[in-house]
Amino acid sequence: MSDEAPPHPKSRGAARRAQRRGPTIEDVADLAGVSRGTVSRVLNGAHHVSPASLAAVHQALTQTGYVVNQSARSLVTRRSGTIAFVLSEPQDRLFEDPVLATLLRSCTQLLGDHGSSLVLMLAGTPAERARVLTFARAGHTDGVLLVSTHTGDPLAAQLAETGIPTVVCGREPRHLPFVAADDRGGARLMTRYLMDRDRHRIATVAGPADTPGGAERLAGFRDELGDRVDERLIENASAYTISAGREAMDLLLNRTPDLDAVFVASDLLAVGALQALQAAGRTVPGDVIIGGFDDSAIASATSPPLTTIRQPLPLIAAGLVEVLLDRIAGRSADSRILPTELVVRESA
Amino acid sequence: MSDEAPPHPKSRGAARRAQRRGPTIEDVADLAGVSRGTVSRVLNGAHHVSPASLAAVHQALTQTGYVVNQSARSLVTRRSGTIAFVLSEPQDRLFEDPVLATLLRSCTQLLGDHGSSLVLMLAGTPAERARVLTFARAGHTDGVLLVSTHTGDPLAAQLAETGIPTVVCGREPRHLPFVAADDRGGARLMTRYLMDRDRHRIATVAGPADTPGGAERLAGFRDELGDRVDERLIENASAYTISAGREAMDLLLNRTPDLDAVFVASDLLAVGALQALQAAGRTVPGDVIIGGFDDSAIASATSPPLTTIRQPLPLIAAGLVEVLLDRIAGRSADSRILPTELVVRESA
DNA sequence: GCAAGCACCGTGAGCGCTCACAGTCGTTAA
DNA sequence: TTAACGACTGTGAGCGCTCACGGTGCTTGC
Repeated sequence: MSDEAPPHPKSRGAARRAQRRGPTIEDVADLAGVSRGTVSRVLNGAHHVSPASLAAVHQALTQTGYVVNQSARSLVTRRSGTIAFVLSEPQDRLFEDPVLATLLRSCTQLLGDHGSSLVLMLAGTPAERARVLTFARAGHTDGVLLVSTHTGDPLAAQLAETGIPTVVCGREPRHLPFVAADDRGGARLMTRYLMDRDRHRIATVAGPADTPGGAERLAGFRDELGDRVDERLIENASAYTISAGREAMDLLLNRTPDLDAVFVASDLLAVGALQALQAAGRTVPGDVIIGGFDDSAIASATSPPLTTIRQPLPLIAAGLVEVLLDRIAGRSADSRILPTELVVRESA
Repeated sequence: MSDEAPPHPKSRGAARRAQRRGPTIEDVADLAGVSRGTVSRVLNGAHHVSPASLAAVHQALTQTGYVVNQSARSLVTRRSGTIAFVLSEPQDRLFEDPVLATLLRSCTQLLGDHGSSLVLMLAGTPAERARVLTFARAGHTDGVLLVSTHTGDPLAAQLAETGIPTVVCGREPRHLPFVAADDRGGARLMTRYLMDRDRHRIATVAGPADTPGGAERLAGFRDELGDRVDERLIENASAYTISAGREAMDLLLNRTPDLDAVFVASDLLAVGALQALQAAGRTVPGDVIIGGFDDSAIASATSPPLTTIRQPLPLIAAGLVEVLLDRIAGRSADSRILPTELVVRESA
């Protein structure tokens, strides 16, 4: 036993094979009695394969439990089968925002159904942004879904420069195709609804001014009110959080105690506004009616439940991946602005 | 011009090169005046490289803007540089649960700092679960982070079987290492606190019974109450949602109107419970004191703000990736149970 | 009867990298 | 002086796949 021979040089391949490695395309080919090429053809849904070979290959495929080595495939096809979902947020917004979570979920699902996988990347810090760019340039990803809520995000321009297919969620008309909800139209819808309830001192808690949601929804509010808009009835929140909503509402209440309606640019913000209102002794929807935006899960959970504008999140997600996949496939695809919808509950 | 020669066979490589492709290791080597091997060595932080070569390679590296082709590297090293974050949830829980979102965020960040990327996978449907398994077996991923809230999740066992390094978030003592908060201890902490406020009819809204959070936190509640526990004061919520919390609280209120305190197994649930309480005309914390669990963002946003148990989410995330990376590196690493902390606000 | 066309199939090359091995050269010990 | 050693470097092979090409055998049209 002690004079055991050292492993024969030829046996190295076998040894490596033994150490936990799946069957290769060649194994499948051998078993099916065809060649590598034929197996590859059926793997890629190709034609020019006889029914007999096809059956044999399928049989061998299941028998061996073969699964393609994506690295090897990517090496030659230069496609990775992954999409980067990039969250361009200085603050940890994912933390609080259910809209983002829903979007992420839908995109993961859609992409999965298409056979690609989603890699999540943060792009808050400069280091992270650099990582995203490197990742993209390295060809690790076939395309990127940039979720950016800040207008003029430099990452969009840089991504555009790399030439890798990218689509932005949120308005980004300058460099890249985008998919967004019709924020402005939605805001008009809500404002009009508030006006139609016979309210005349209609305030708004707008989002941060440097976000499309902030700017566009405020613009819609102004559109609808026309020259009846009173600047003192407008307040920008500092962020899309409950506490920011509360603060903004308090400010409004102090400045213009006679307000009888308020359009709040997001549901999360509206939750805060609602609390501020109730803390100040106002009844909702008696004294003040309030409308939110997003129709996120929390909107139906407040008391009273929030009347709000529904963002077509499933459509946005679908649009995002559709446009991206089209771009990747070399087809042209235009930006999309998706319609919103008024959801009436009890707060207005 | 018409007798233009057809492309010379030798020029094919050059033509392909022209079509948008990054510099290879060979290009770098040429520029640095060294060989492939030497460049590879510096790329992999290897020793046995002379200072001169090292400098030359670094220079060439930046000059060419070289970035490794991960596919080629993976093909030989059999490591992919990606970790799968698997969400084993039948329902779209990501949608509502801020805890999950925070966890995802932290893990992405931590993994990114380590140089790996996170691919997000859903495992709600059978098809999705199959995809996860295939993905893992294909070696597309170096390890998996399984976030599973249901005890006895079959996916855990299947993943364990594949042999790929996996760590579970939440208790999964049977097959795999796990990292979890000390749910039971936290529940005891809160229950004790409620008792110390001189309340004697202490109820609980527990989570769904088949989740660790549901079982463990209820166990902690029982532990602390000892033989004073009244089964009529216990109600399991049907899910971790606001509305489920409201429903459970309504049930409790009908059954035992004399309750004067309630421990609710999650903040989201507590929001619902709070609404139910207030809708029933009870004041908080006057008539009834209420304690939550998680310390998610919403806990400080309710009115009154929730007294709750803080889950050490940053520690959990760190533990998760640490244990996983250890396992991947072949080091053994044990399961961890992390301590929780009482956060007193105004609801109790 | 033969050329042309077609469907199918196998094979070589090569994607960009790492790894093991086999050098080369200068330095030190015998 | 020479052998041995160490630091450093280049090279071949090969990871598992796809793609283009060329070959086979069969059918069809003239």
